[in-house]
Amino acid sequence: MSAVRVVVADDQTVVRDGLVTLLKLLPGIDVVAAASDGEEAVRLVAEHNPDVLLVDLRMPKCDGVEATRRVRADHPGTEVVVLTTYSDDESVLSALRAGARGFLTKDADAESIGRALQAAAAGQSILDAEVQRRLIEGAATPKPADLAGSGLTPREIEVLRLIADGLSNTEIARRLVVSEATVKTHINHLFAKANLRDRAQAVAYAYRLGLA
Amino acid sequence: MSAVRVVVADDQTVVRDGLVTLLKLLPGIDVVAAASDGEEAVRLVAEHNPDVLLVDLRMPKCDGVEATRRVRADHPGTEVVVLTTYSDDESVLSALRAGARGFLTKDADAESIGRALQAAAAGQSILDAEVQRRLIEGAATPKPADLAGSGLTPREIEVLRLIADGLSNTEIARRLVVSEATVKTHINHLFAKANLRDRAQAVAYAYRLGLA
DNA sequence: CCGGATCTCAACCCCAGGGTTGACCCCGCC
DNA sequence: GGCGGGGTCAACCCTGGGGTTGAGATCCGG
Repeated sequence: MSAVRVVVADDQTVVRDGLVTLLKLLPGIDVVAAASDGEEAVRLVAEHNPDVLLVDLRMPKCDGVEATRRVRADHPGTEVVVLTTYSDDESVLSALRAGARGFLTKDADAESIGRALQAAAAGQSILDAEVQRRLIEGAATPKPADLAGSGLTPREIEVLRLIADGLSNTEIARRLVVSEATVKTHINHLFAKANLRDRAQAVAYAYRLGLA
Repeated sequence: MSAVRVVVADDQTVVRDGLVTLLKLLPGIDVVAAASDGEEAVRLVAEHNPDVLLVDLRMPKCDGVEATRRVRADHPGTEVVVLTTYSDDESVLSALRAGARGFLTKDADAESIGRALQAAAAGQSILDAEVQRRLIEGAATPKPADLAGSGLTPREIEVLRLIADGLSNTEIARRLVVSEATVKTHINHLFAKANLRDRAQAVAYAYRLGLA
C-alpha cells in the first residue's frame, strides 16, 4: 500500500507546523501541503487531490465545517478528518453531517492521528472516544448493583431489559437465541416476582430500576 | 508499544480460524484465545484479560450484544470490537450502547481490522462507514421527542402519561371518564404520531420524554 | 447423591390490546 | 357558511401477550 497523502489545515502556525513535523515522522503518511485557512485548504485539495484532509474546526475565512462540505462535494476522493481542541457538541455534529470521516481532539497522540488518517483513507471512520459517547447518547452506564435486591435471576433481568427496549417476545427470543416459550416463562416469573401485570408496567419498572 | 492482545469470538469455525490466521500475520496484534460462543468469550476474557475482544454479533448461548455488555461491565480494561456480516440497524445500536468501541462488517480487509483493534486498544473507536452514516443520521434528529415538538394533543399526552403509569385501557377510561373506545382512539393516534408499536414502547417513550 | 434453583421448551386457553372504518359534536378560523 | 382538527363513541376483526400446567436438563450445595 502506498503512503496516504495528506493536506493539513490549521490557522495556528505552531499547531500546523507541529502537526506537519509529527506526521512526517509516521510511516505511511505523506504530508503534501499545509494551509492556514479554510479557503486555502480547499484550494490545496483541488491542487494536490490528497487522500485525506486533516482540518481544524476553528479557522478564519471558511471554517472546518464549511471546508469539509466543499471538499466532500467537489472532491469525493478526498476524505476529511477533523481536529479540534474541544469536543464541542455543536460543531461536531455539523462536521460529521458535512461528511467528515473522523473526529479527533488535539490531545490525541501522533499514533492516534496516524491511525485516523489511515482509516479515513480506507473508508473507515475513527472518532474520538468522547465524541462517540455523545453520538451514542444513552451512554448511561448501567448499575448492576441495586437490582440485586429485586430477587430476579440474571436471565430475568436480561429479559426485562429487552422488554424495556420495546422488543416483542419473538424479538427477544431471537436476541437471546431461545424459544419464545422460554421467553414467556421468564416473563411470567418476573411478573410474579415484581408484582407486574403486563409488559407496560414492566417497562416502567425497568426504568425505575435504572435499567434503561 | 507492546502488541495488542486480542480474544476472537465467532461461532463459525471457518470465520474464526480465518480471522485468527489473518490477525496473527499482522504486526502489533497478538491473538491469545478464540471462542466459539458468547459464554466462552466472556470466560476467555476473564481468563486472559486481553486488550480487545473481537466478537461476532450472531452467536449461540449469548450473542454479541450480551457478551459486550458483560465484558464491559466486568472487565473495563477490555475494549470490544464487533464484527458482523450485515450492518443491521437494530443490533448495531444495541452493541454500541452496550459499550462496543468499534463496529466492522465482514468484508473489511485484514488491515482495517488490525487498525480497528489498535484504535480500540488506544481508546479510540472505529466504525464501519455505513454504520457511522446511520449513527449520524440518527443523531441528526435526536429530539423531535420534545413535549412541544411531539405533535401530540393535550389529551393524547394525558393518555400517554396514564399508560406510563401502567394502567389498562379500561382503567384509563374510568380515570378520564370516557368510554374505552375513546381511549383506544387516542392511543392509536399517538402510536401513529410517535411511531410506536405497543404500549410497552409507549412507556419507554414517555420516560424518555420525562413524563414519568 | 439428592433436592432446589435456574433455564429450557411445549401445548393449551382466553382476552386485552391494537388496527380499521365510520360517525357525531363542538370549536375556531378563513 | 364551510372547513379542519380535536374529542367522543361503536362495531368489527385478529394477533400477540399473559396464565397455566407439566416436564426435561443442568448446576450447585448440603
